[in-house]
Amino acid sequence: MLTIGQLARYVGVSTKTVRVYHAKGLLPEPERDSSGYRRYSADAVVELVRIRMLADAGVPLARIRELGSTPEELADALQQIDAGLTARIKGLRDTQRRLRKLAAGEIRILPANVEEHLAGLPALGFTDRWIAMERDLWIIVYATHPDLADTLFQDQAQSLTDPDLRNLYLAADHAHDLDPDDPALIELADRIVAASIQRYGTEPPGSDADPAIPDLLQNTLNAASPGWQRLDSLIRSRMADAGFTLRTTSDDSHDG
Amino acid sequence: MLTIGQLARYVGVSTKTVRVYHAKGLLPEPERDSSGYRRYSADAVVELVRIRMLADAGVPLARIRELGSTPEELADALQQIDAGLTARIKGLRDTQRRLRKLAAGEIRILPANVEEHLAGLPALGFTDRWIAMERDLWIIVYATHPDLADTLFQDQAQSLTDPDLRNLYLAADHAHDLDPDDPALIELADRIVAASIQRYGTEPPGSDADPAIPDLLQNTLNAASPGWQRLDSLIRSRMADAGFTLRTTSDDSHDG
DNA sequence: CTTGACCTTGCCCCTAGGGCAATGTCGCAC
DNA sequence: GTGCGACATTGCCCTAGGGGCAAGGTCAAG
Repeated sequence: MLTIGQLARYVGVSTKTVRVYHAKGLLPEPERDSSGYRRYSADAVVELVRIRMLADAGVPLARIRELGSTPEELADALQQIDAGLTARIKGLRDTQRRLRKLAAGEIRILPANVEEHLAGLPALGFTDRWIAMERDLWIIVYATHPDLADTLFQDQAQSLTDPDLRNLYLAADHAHDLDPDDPALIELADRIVAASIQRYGTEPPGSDADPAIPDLLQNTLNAASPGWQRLDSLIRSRMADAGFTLRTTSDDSHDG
Repeated sequence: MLTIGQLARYVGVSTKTVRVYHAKGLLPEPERDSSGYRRYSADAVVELVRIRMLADAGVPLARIRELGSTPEELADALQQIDAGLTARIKGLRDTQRRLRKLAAGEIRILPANVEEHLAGLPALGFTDRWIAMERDLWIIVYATHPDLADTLFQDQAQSLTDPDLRNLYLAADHAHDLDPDDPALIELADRIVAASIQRYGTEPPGSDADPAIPDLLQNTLNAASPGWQRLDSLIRSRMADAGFTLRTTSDDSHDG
């Protein structure tokens, strides 16, 4: 008869594995010899090979234990396991495909149409710096307001088809490099506020949802350059004068 | 800015997962707001997506942490991971193939030639009972003496090509159903011992290695029927008389 | 003011075993 | 009979990648 080591070596597992299977009730404890060693018959080999085959297929041991009753439900279970394997193979292939995209730098975090929109911005004259900021902005908008984000994005994308609005955005982009005291910032702020009122009235889309979005924009801009910080400040004061419903958060909880 | 829940939902993981990644140093701890909540920027989303992509590919978290230094060694690592994925897909497909064999009952525990030998026995007139016994026997021989087993098996397979020997084995098979007192058993034992001496002299192959194999045969036979038990007993006493080197184990350590 | 949905940390649980310790046993060599 | 190396026994702690719960703090709404 076989010792635990012989059994384990023949099937290609460790003795520990065999003991674990005993402890979990997968493999019945065999008789012990006079010194307390386990002694296995050939049946144990067959059973252990069966268990290993299923375990290699990723079947949890607890499920393997439940498995062995009637032949038809065993066949059923085997079919399920087979289907699970097929699914896992497909999943791994998908992962591999995505991983290759990651290696190629084509990582996709935003919806495809947003990525396309961002990809089209350089041709319109926007700086990489502005595009990066917009990208971060959309990531956070989609994360915080998945329901509103598409609407907001459609509006934004559509507004760039208007040459006047597009020029305003371009001007805001390049305001990054302006001195905070440059009077051009004042003029730009006036034009932006006027265009906003013309487009939205005093109730911009999403403003009733959460102050996080304008706040976020503010913080992103402020952190980037003194020029943008000044521009943002000017826009806010002018919008408040115009009766815009911008609930400003006054606490320090959104610093960063 | 994002709370941990928003970040987790957007990327499709649990908040616990994000905290684990902080604890393991995979994702830097973000700033806290005034109430101690973590506040994430868009960078964290990008980083978390990257981590999840690698983790989904089965890369251990500890390795993901080491990963991000220079671009060329990152590309190298990605290629290794890709190769690992390919290997795992292949492994799963192999598993699936073996599992289907298991479902079809074509499970392979013994070497292919032994299985073929066993598969040929019914056509020679052996009973299923005998074949099952021989199968168990070979499993244990291959497990306990992988070095000798092939030699022993070749000898056994070759001996069946001799019609006289084959008839002896067939007679032993059918002795299962004989009464222990049947005189045919005595005659059969005599013929078996004579044939053994003619084939091997008094030193059968493997007998110098371990008493386990004849013991095993003995126990298997004895457990099966009174007829076989009597036959075994007769053979042993005659072989001992003939000076056969059968070291009999007298202790009780191989019961079962 | 309460309620429910969040967030915080800390703790134990899981799988499928690996690895170690302390101890007992086997078979071989001296 | 003594020693040695290989093997066996049980029990305990460890791993990765979280899950789930407890006990508490926070936030916005009714």
